[in-house]
Amino acid sequence: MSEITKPSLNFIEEIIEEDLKSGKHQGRVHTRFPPEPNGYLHIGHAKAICINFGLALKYGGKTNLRFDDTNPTTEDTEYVDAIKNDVNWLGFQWEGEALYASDYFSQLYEYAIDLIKKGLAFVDDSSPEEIAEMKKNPSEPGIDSPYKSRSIEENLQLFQDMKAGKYPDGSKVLRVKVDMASPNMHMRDPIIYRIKHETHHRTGDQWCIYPMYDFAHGQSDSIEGITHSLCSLEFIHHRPLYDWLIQKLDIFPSRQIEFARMNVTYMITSKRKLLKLVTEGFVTGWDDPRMPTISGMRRRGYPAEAIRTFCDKAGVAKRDNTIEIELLESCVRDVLNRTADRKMVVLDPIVLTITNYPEGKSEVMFGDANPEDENSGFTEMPFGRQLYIERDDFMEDAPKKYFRLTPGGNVRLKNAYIIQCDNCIKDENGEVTEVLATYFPDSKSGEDNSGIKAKGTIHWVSVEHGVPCTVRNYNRLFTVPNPDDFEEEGKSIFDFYNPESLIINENAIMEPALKGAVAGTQLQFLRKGYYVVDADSTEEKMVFNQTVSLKEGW
RNA sequence: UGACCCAUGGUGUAACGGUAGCACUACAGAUUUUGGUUCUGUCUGUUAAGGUUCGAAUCCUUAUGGGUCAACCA
Repeated sequence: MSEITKPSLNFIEEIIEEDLKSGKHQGRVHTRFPPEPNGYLHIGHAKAICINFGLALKYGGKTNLRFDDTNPTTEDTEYVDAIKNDVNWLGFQWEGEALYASDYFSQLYEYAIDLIKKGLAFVDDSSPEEIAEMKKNPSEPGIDSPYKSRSIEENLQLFQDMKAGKYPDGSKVLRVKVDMASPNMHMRDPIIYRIKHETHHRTGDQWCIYPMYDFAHGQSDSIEGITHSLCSLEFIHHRPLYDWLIQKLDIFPSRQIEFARMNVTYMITSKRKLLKLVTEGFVTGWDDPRMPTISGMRRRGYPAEAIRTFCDKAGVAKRDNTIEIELLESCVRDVLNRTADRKMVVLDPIVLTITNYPEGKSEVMFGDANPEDENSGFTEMPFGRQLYIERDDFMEDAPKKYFRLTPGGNVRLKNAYIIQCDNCIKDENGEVTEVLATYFPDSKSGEDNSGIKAKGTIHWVSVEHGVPCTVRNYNRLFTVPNPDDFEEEGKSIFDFYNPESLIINENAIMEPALKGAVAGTQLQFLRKGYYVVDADSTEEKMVFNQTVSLKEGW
């Protein structure tokens, strides 16, 4: 409306706005997300979900969730619930009940009969090999099947017999008569029905013939009144057939629009390869936090909101693209910075003793729960003479730019006192086992009159009160950004598996307030990164997964 | 070697014949009781060659490069 701030539209939005302007479909926008229930959803699906649901939301339309279940041999109900759950978790709700292409099997059968009656479809007895042979190749026109000239009556009878189960799998197919000379292979009398004596996850043994994708998808779109049917670029060659069938059937004209699917560095989306990562034990399961699956990202602690803004920022276009995972991580940090409470956890502990702090004394220190959120309140944590600090927050011989603990140097203990490092104790191997320091009593956080300024600030956990926990840290799953790029060199993605993709701190120490935190709780471990409470946590020992590290400087 | 799709900094995406912008990344600086956040700045771009035009990233042609299509998969 406002010409002043004209937001730039992607090409799909442009098409929709043109349709809206011309009054097409009475200004209705209806999209659909059509997963095949034969695997878990991944980042690529997330993109498709965000586009389809996002567009409907933007233009006051609706989005259907429709399971594309036309192949009983690969599909299973097992995936249906997981897919629904993932869509909901991402923050979207489909229109009405979930739909299934299999809901339309009877209608589709009628459509096929209609085509036969119009002389546009025929039953072919040729073998798969013979059919492939007759189709020839893209640069050479195909030749007609010898069965193409059967009469309408014969085709009708044969097709009914196919449905009745009179023929074995693979013995006959129903094809449409389009154009065997077309340079588009999908137009060379494509198969629209095949025989499969197989139990379907929803229709059971009711059918032994099943429609092909090309005779199910577009027709389902049409039946549902889908106005804009969005799919990935690889389906572009199917569009002429999509339109041809709708026209010949004279049904609601849904429009297919193709966009480039999104690739992300260090992530793969091949169903086969993902499965292999799981079965070969490279990861612990489909929801391993290193997996690019929606369930994996959820367990990793990525907020749904961050995934949505990521898909939005990645944009929509028709050129091949690979988004850097850093953009995703940036979106994740952006959300978590505002929402995650800060906690102190020492991942690799070493003892710090404050020699001038009274033995047996203990105080409670206060700090902002989240300095970026004024409504977050504050947290409190017990302080004492002995604290755990990170091993790498002490350095005996430190470079100039190192401003943490080093003999003679000062550092602020976050939310507590400034201390001066005096010395350290080493074992027989020269390993530092304890750091000794003195504190400045008048430097307490919030009431600092010391006038001392500390170079850096470090986090800590009281030895007396700290609780052991497990912290799982994650690095990139692969050692190269695009492991798929090396297939021509004979290398597989597994050659680039990063053995350090999971690093576990079994002896981390957390502040006591973390006890009993609920799985899924997102936190910032001060100076370390964002972490989420994992469902593996027990009464005895909490388990945290690293979501993403903090950006690291120096 | 048939047809189709695509080509803007390192990555992604705008500019719809009229100043090549934004985000992420990288780097530098300021602020900071998180080496986080925030703020400021810097680097890097229209695949090429012709043509149309007062003017081209944008329109036309050709070339080059990348991708897709020949499953009874979706």
